Amino acid sequence: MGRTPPHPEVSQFDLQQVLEALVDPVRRSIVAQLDASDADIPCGGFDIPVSKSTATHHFNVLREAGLIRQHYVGTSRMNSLRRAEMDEVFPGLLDALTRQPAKKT
Amino acid sequence: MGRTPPHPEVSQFDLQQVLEALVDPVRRSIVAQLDASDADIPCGGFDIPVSKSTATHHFNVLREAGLIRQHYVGTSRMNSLRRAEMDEVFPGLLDALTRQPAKKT
DNA sequence: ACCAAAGTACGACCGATGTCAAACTTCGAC
DNA sequence: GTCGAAGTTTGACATCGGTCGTACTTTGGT
Repeated sequence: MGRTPPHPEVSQFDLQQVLEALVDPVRRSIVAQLDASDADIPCGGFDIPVSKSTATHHFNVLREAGLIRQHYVGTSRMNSLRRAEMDEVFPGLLDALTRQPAKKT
Repeated sequence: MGRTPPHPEVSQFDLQQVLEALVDPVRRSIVAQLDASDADIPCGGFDIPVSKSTATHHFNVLREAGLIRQHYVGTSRMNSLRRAEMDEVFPGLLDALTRQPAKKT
């Protein structure tokens, strides 16, 4: 299982797919945590309220949409945000979403 | 039925709800058509590939998310984009989405 | 008064998606 | 080589959301 999974190229990025990935709160949380971190984060290192198998599913969706890049380090799968590439194709999008709106009363 | 339906206030805008509204291609198309128009557009005046009852549903979702404003003129329901208000709460979001990405081959 | 146009409301249907548990696979450490 | 940690895979399940048709309501025109 040490194979690197397939990542889409920038030229394949699709707005519909990216939005479908980002509409899920758990996945937006993952993106936000990556955006706030300066280092890569293993799948198990996120604060998300779902089981491991569900987490795997979310990471797959994010990777297939081009939002994250994954590579193995030992038995851990490390994740990083493809910020620059996303910004290149959909300028302003991640900015608008990670700029967490303070949920008022 | 000439009553004006309820519209959320700017302070009630919710990112999750806005994203759920914008993730549907038909609704994004409605938003794009409104954004490209300088006048209000009646429900029947949009180029969308769905039945009237489905269209009503989409307009409701958009209105409840705060994306559009609706008011009656005779028997027609006119729609306008709440651009400025959206930009105020989620700066850059509509820009990122209406800047339609040219879908290459 | 009557009729057509513009939407709405109500059900029904169905495909997609998020969720989990359980079994399995890999890799590193000892 | 054995074991545990980290993820994946598979299958099942439930819910949700988009879709439509039909019946209904309201409004404006004749």
